[in-house]
Amino acid sequence: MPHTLDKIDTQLLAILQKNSNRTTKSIAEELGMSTSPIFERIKKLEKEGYIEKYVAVLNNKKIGLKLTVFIGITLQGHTRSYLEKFVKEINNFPEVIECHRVSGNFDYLLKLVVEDIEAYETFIISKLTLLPYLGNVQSLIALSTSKETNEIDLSRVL
Amino acid sequence: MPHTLDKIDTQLLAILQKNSNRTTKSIAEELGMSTSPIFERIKKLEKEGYIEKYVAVLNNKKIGLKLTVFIGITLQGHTRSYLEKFVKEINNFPEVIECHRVSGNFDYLLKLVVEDIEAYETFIISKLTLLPYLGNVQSLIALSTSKETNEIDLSRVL
DNA sequence: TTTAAATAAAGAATATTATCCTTTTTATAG
DNA sequence: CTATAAAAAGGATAATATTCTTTATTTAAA
Repeated sequence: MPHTLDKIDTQLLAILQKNSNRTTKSIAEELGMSTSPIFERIKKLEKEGYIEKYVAVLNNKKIGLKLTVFIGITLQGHTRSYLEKFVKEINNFPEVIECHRVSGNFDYLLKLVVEDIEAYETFIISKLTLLPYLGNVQSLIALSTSKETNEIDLSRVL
Repeated sequence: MPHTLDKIDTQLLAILQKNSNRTTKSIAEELGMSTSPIFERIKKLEKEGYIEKYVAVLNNKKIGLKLTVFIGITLQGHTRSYLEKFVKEINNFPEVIECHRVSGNFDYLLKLVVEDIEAYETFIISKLTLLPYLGNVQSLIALSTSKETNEIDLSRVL
């Protein structure tokens, strides 16, 4: 049964979203509790699926991936089997970190992280445009990014 | 001085990107080393900024945020001071998790995570369209998402 | 080659933490 | 009020992170 989140749970999620390496002790102190209930609540949040995983966030630029690009795509044919194949291919490209089927002026929106403009062009020419039934393709190249986070503001949810 | 990453460093980043809660012991075993060099390498990767932070990834749907939307925006006026104000306002909206200045058919591309269509409309009507000098606004609503990750494929970098 | 210096790994010791268990408190329903 | 269930506290223990010292490996100079 889906257990509802109380204020402490929400605070825990907010804290762990920012920094998942905090010790239960330090969190317990911040919330004015002892470590055991904090520990147990976190385990429950994990088990019930509110927390999916814990990951290290890397600095893409430092790793040599300096360019983010969004690509809107329309397809010419829309058979189900083709769509599935298309998505499968797209998802296998390591440059693609997001692939959304969308409504609006495109069928798909991709988010890519690549080394530079050259790598972007290589992707377009030697990967994307090789896919059949490709219609309109429109790229938006990120010139600068003022916000980019996974962190969800929980104050509006609970 | 910028230290280059060797194969072990790359493997460490790949591992921690997937799961940052692995113990150094378990990683050491996987890589056939003892714990101390693993520990020290991770600390170095943190200190040198390859690893920015460790975070918990939440299940947005479970939290009640079921809709992802991308919004392309063009502005009518482009004075520097206005752009700055615009970006500042946009970034303060909790719905907005990404804001990119882009080249192409739009000036800005936003990524939003909201409860549902209603919350999306509320955002448009009572937040976005209140900003002055707004030109064209085009939304792409995610119908389904086949890939959405932060995980970078490191095999192509080093 | 040989040797010295620097770098990385191994191994062991210690301090912290996570984790578990029991007791106490708090909240709730009858 | 009392009985029951749920949550928190507190303490004990096992596991882990972290530090330090020693050993091995690599690198560069002689």
